[in-house]
Amino acid sequence: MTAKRVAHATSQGKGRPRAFDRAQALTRALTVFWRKGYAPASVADLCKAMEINPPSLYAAFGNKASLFLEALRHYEQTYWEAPSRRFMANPDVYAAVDSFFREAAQILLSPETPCGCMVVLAAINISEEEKAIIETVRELRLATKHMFSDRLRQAIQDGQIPPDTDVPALAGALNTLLEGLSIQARDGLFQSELKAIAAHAVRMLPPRPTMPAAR
Amino acid sequence: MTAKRVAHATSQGKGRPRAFDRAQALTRALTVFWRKGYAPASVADLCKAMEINPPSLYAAFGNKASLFLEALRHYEQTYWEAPSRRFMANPDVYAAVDSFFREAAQILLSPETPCGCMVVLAAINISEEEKAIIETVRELRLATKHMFSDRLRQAIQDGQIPPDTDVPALAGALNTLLEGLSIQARDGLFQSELKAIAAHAVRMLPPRPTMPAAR
DNA sequence: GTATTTTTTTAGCAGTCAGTAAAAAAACAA
DNA sequence: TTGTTTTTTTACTGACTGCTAAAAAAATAC
Repeated sequence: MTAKRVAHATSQGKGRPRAFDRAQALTRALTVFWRKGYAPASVADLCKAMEINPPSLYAAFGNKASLFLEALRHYEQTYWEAPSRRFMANPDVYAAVDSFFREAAQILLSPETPCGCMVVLAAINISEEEKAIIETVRELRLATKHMFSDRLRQAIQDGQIPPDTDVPALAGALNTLLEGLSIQARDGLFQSELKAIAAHAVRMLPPRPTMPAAR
Repeated sequence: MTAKRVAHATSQGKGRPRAFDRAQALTRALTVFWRKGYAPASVADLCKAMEINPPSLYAAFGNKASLFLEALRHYEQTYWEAPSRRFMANPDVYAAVDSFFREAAQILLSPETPCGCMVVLAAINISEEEKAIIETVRELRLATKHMFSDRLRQAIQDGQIPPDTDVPALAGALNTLLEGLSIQARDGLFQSELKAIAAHAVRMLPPRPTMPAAR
């Protein structure tokens, strides 16, 4: 019944067992990439935070770029999946936008990593050779815009906003404001300031039809 | 009447004359920094574009950081001074915002450098040691927000928007949208798409009071 | 002309980068 | 025990980074 090392899920077969928790190491790498961005996060920085040596990093994650991409996937799932689902599920488009931007402001200034969105910021000013990373973050940003578009089309179907609404432009504007929030977060705005800005997202929607005054 | 080299303004005194046009070299450095960002623009890249060798660069501009700061000042003056003045001078705040964002979209996708705003993007993900650069771009971004605030307060005085308008938040929102546009520009949006988004800036202002129907 | 000053080119510095070769160590299989 | 497999640690690689020493070149001053 020798316990040995139970560190993680599958106690593998032969060979020396991995001495570190891969998931924990990935989370720590995520934090470094999130705070510093892709390029300034050196392999030495990452190794220090992950408490492993370079060969272990390369054996477990391939290279710096693929470690980043895996951290990025983890980031998306951990922080944005639930808010996105709530956004799409909220039956009132005004409330949906308002809640989503409120939640976003909270994520962008989350106490442990108050440094904006990793998708928006981490791969800016990266070497042009890192095409995989550039394209991946670009597509994730595009996906958010498409999410806005989908929800706005639903709102048209629900009769909440006019059918002649310019959906691509409005979705683009919401996406632009959301991405701009990351720069505000990095510039050191307070949570309260960020939320006051985020509250303006809903104002870009067509005005809610006012009840014709009953008389 | 030997002409020799008239390259630039002041034909200096003693010593071997500079063989390159300092202003032109600065402009070329600006282009490199604008397109690639501060960190990925290597001194070798800059020298190649400026058509000089490193010692000439260091003699004329100090070092990479001060070259960037000088290029940044030149960028501000060249591209943003006039639009900002027009923005402040436009007597109608709605027209002012609309025009400014339209002009901004044009600058961010200007044919020679269609890569967003240098103030917003060039110094993101920079080494934390470059405090002078980080602080300078931060303050330039802040200055734009203050410009929005000033113009909005004027609009209140002019009775164009309600006196209870949350000026800091609205100025922050405009600033956030403006900065977000840079990321859109870098993501490859067309001029038309960028302008359609920019047109939503004015929608964040309090709604223009509708003429009470004369009856 | 010669001396002085400044910029030029050439070559290379020390430091950091991402990534790896080699060997020791720790598990299992027989 | 002995062999096999995989991960560990240690030390290091070549390439690139910002930057500069040294000497040649081109101007003026006398």
